[in-house]
Amino acid sequence: MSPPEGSGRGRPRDDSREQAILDAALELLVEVGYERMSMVAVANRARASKATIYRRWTCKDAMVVEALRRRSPAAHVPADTGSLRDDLLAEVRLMVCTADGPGGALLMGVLRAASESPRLAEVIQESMVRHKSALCGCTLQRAADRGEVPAGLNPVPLVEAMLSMILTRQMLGGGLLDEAFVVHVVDDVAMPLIVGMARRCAMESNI
Amino acid sequence: MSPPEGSGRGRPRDDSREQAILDAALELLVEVGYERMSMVAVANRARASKATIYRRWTCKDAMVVEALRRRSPAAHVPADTGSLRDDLLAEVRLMVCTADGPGGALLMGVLRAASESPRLAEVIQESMVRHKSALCGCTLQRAADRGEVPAGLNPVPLVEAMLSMILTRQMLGGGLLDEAFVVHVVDDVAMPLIVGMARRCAMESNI
Amino acid sequence: MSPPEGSGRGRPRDDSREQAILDAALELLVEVGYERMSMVAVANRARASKATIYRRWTCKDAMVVEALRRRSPAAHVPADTGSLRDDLLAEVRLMVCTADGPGGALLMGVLRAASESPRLAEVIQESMVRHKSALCGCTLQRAADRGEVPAGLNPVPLVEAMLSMILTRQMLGGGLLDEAFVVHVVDDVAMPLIVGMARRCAMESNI
Amino acid sequence: MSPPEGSGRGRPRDDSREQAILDAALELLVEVGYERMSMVAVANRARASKATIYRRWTCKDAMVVEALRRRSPAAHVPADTGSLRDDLLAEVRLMVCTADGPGGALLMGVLRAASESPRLAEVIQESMVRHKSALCGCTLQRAADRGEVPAGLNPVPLVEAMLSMILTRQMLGGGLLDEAFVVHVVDDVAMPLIVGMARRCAMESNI
DNA sequence: TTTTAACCGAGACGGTACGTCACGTCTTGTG
DNA sequence: CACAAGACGTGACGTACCGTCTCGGTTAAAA
Repeated sequence: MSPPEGSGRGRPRDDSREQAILDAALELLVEVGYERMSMVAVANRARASKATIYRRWTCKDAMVVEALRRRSPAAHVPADTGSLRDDLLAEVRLMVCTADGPGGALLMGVLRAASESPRLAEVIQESMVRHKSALCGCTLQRAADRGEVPAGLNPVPLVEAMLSMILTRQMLGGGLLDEAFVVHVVDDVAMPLIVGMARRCAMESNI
Repeated sequence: MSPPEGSGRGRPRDDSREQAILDAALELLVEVGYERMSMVAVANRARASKATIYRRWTCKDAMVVEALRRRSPAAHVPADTGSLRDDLLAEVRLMVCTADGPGGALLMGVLRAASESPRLAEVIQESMVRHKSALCGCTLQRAADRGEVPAGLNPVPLVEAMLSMILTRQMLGGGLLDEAFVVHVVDDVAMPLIVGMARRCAMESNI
Repeated sequence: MSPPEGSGRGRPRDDSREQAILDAALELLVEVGYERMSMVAVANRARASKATIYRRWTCKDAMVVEALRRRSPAAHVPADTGSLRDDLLAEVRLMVCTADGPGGALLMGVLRAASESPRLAEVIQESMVRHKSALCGCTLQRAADRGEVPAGLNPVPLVEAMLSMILTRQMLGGGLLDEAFVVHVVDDVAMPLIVGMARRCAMESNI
Repeated sequence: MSPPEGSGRGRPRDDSREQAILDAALELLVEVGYERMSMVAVANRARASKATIYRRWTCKDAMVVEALRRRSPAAHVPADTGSLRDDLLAEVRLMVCTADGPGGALLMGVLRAASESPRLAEVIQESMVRHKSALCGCTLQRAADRGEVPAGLNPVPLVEAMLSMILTRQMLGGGLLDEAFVVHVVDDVAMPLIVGMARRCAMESNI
């Protein structure tokens, strides 16, 4: 769908339309959530037309997928406090901000639709887990350099665990996303998980 | 909404209608998901009328909330294998079945709507976390009786962590809900979490 | 329907309910018209219940029929001015008042339903044409006594013609129900009609 | 409502849809009457959607108004028998057929709603009185050419009187729409009315 | 330069679900 | 039994959104 045709004839697509539409979609996603965001509203805000949208994406889901994928996750640099625990605390605080702040509405609004739309789920999985894994991989690497943990630990399970805790807490609303929760995630889940992985790693390398 | 007025005058509501409607709603929720379940379909399946539904609940969400709240979670007895780890493995396997099996469609279909409907979120929180907490509390109690852990450990964080892992994995689809995952949840998250809580408990009691 | 049973067993019907219901129906008929008058509204205003209404009348139409039939048409005495034309002018002015005033809303609201409900049509026919015929018969009688017209003229065609003009003008809204129209009805329709009937009457008696 | 906006942008409305909808509406109006005609039924029969209907008309009434306005009244040529009375007899017979035949159901069904909907009343007034006036004006013109009546008589009061008689007789059902009634209308109402108008006309011209 | 084909905004279109309301019937408890 | 209250099934109403389609007009590459 995205690239229209092999032949280059005719008027080429205006890429600025694409960006305007996705921007409008993200805004509305944040403001009103996935369900209450209508395609007409997106078109109007982008000063575009529905046809221009549906020429690019087959359906609402696909458009939202693209909107989320495009959103550059503000590639921040992981904190470097000198201790693994403090680095993780910083990282979890950041995740909480992302999930709890204005962008959180977006996140939650989209998570709603994720379970029925595999593509949507996939893109969120990618844009969140993968991105965070890179960051945490960096953090773990530094900790390994300091000798806190063995080198080469897989950051994915760690990220998955932390993210799970935050997202579920947010979606089910069973508690606050406060500092106590951040500490709980790091001290009771993340750190023990790392320790466990480290031990297993050590055992394997001993063999 | 549910109890209309103070006095008991007029024809009383037929509780069987209520049950028929909620049953129909649950069935359709499982079959087609939250969005694709129409109120007319619910009414037809329950041999009821839309008016009868809307007399009880203000909107679709509210009806689904009630449907889920009513659903008795098949109060099963927690496994008793003689070891905490094995008990937890059994428990997690069961959670995975719930989330992955036919009822999982329901669960996921509803989780979609949960983030925008606080009541929905609340009822899920309650019907899942609270229920599982009771079971895990029982499991922990037995483990305490065997001397594996101190008595009086709070099961809620444990349940929340395990549930988070499973739900997120399911919703974001970033992996399979297989036996390896079950072991991962228990060995890398649940057990270390318990150990941590036990240690903290011991420290506090020492003071 | 109206008389419930031959046996006089059980609690007898409360005739005051009947009157209260019909009164409420008439009021609402005037206020909002036939369509927008709901049975619940009638019941509430009469401090009655729908069951009490439907125990007496099979449907909305039947109740309205009864309401209109009961309404005593304020049996007024026809004017006696000493001239047939002036008597008719007075009579038509009265009809116009009835059709144009507050009661006119009732009349029109009900005429709407009359065409599809034979009973409704019949009762209106009766309560209007018959009643007016009695009055006009009286007027014609006095004119005959004065020698203006032959005795024994049938008042029904006269009433039908005058009523037709007024009702149609009112319903179709193609003009005002003003004094000029009253004169038009009497001078251009009613009087010529009487003259014609008188002539035919004379010819027949000559034979 | 009909012309949506000033500029002609966007996909133009498909006039064939308009016609199909109005045709369907007329058919159903005849078949089941105004009340029992549902908008969904109209949409289905017209192979249209409710949105397409409501995009053009704000409500059921407005659509019916348009349907009736559009209905070309089968512009028939007034009879030319050589005598005014016979011409009028033919005309009244035709009116009776219109009101009594299958189209009469439509007429009556709509007249029901006319009294509460000013627009509906207006359009009927227009489509009936005006149309008939044109025909009767033609008839009167020929009669004037033959010297039966003065030239320039206003046909509207004549039509109004004849139409009133027929419609009221039909709606209130107080008698049959038979040949005797036709003769009654012409001989006892229409002809005397013309004579009266002619006399007045003559008096005025004498002055 | 002219042709040509795809682009674009606007919005009509068929379909489908929503939540409201009225009708006429049924089912309570109280006299 | 009558009565008040009101729940019940049925079905129409008017609204909103989705994804498709059809206009008139624009724009760049191909001929």
